[in-house]
Amino acid sequence: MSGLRERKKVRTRHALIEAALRLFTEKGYEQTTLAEIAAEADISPRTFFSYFDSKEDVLFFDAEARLRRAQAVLAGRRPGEPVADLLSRMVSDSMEFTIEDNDLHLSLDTQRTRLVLAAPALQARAMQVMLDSQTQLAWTLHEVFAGELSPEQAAAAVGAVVGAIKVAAMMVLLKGEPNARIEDAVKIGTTVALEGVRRLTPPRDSGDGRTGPESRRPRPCAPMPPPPAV
Amino acid sequence: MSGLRERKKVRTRHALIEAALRLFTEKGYEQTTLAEIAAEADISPRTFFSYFDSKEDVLFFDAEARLRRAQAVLAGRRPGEPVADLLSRMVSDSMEFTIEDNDLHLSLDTQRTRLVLAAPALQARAMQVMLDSQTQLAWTLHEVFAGELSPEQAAAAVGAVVGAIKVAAMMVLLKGEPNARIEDAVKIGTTVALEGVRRLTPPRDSGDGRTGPESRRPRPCAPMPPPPAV
DNA sequence: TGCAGTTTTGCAATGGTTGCAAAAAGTTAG
DNA sequence: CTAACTTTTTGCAACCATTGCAAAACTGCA
Repeated sequence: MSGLRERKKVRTRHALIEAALRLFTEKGYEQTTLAEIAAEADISPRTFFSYFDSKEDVLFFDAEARLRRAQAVLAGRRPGEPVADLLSRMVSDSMEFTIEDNDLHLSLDTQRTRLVLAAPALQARAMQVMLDSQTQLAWTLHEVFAGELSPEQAAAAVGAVVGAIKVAAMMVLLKGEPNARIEDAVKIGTTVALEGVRRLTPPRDSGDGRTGPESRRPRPCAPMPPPPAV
Repeated sequence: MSGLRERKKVRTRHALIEAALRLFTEKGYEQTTLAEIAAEADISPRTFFSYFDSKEDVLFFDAEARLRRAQAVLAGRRPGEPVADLLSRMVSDSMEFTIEDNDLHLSLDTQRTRLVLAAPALQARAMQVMLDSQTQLAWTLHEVFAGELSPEQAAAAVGAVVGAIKVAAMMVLLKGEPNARIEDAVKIGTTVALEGVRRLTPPRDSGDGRTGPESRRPRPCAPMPPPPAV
C-alpha cells in the first residue's frame, strides 16, 4: 500500500508546507510567490495546485485534523454530561493539541497567528475555515445531543463559545501582549460563553453574580491605543 | 461644498454598487468581471479601484454604516443597564436596520446572503468584515462599561453574541429554510449567548433550567442532510 | 521489458490588482 | 473667460494566482 508514490506525495506535501511557512515568515505572505514555494519543494508551480487549492490553504493544512479531533471529543460525551462541560472539554483539548507542537523554534500557531494578523487575505481565509469548522461541530453536537438540542441551539452553543474565544483572543493580540495572555483570553471567552453574558454585569445588588476568578477585576484598565479605523 | 465633483462621485459609487449587485445576481459573482461592472457604471476598469479596494468590497459597502449604528446603540447605554440588555438592544436595532430596506425586489440582505453563500471568496471576506466589526464593537463596549468590563470581557461578550447568531443563522441557511427562519436563529443565538450555554441542558433534576420559549422543544428533529465534508 | 494508470509539467489564457505618468475634468483666482 | 492649480480618470504595462489541456515522465505490475 505504501508505494513510492504515496511516500513521495507526503514528502512533497511536507516540503511544500515547510517551504511556505518559512518563506511566509521570512518575506511575508504577499511577497512570497507560488513559484518560489514550488521551487523550494522541487516541483513545478503548476503542480502546487494538485496539493493545495490555493496559496492560502497551505497555511491551514491541519484544519481538518483539528476539526476531527474536536469532533472526537464531542462524540466522547460522558453519560448525561451537560453541553457546557462537553464544550469546555473540547476547548481544553484543542489548546493541548496546539501546545503539543512546541518542538521547534516558534510553535506553528504562533507563526501562523502572526502571519494571519499581517495578511488580510489569510485573515479572511482563516475566518472562513473557522466558520466551516463551527458548522460541522454544530452538526456533530446536535447529533450527540439528539433530542436535547435542536440544530440551531447546537449551532448557537458552538458559535457562542468559539466566537467569544476568537474575539477575546483577537483583543489580546491587538494590544501588544502576544504570548501567554492568549490563554487568559481563552479562559475568559469560555467562561463568558458558558455562563452567559448576563452574568458579566452583577445585577446591582446581589454580592456576587460574578463569572469566575478572572472577573474579580473591575480593573482600572490601563490606557490602550484605539483600534485601527475600518 | 457639494460641487459637481462630490455629486458625481456618489452617483458613480451608487452606479457601481447597483451594477455589481445586479450582475452578481444575474450571472454569479465569479462569472462577473470587473470590466463588466465598470462598463455598466461608465468608468474605466482602472477607476474601479479608486472607489473600492477589491471586487469583493462592493458588496459590503454598508459595513461601516452598520458598525457605526451598532456603536451608537452601545454608546446610548441607559444608566446602570446590564451588558446583556444593551447587547440585546443592539441586535434588535441591527435587525430593524436590515429590514428597513424592504423596498425593492429582494431585500439587499437576502441577495447578499445568497451571493455570500455561493461564492467562497465572498464568504471569506464577509467573515473578515464581521470580525473587524466585532473588534471595534468590543472596544466601544469596553469604553461604555469603563471600569466594569475588561477589554477581554467586552470582546468575549460581543464575540459570544455575534458568534452564536452567526452560526445559528448559518445552520438555518444550510438547511433549505432561507426566509423567516433566520429570525428564529437570531433569537436562539441571542438567548444562548446572553443566558449562557450552560442553561441549555437542564441539570437533570430541577424542572426548568430552560433558556426560553424556543427551548421548549427537545423536538424530534426531522431528518436533514449531513453537512458537506471539508 | 512493456503496458496501464497516475502524476507532473509546460503552455497559454483569464482576470484581479497595482504603479505610473499622461490626459481630462473640475475649481478657483484674476 | 482664461490661466493656473488640484483632483480624478484613464491607458498601459506588469505581476501573479489560478485553471484547462494535452504532452511527457513516472510508478506499479505482469
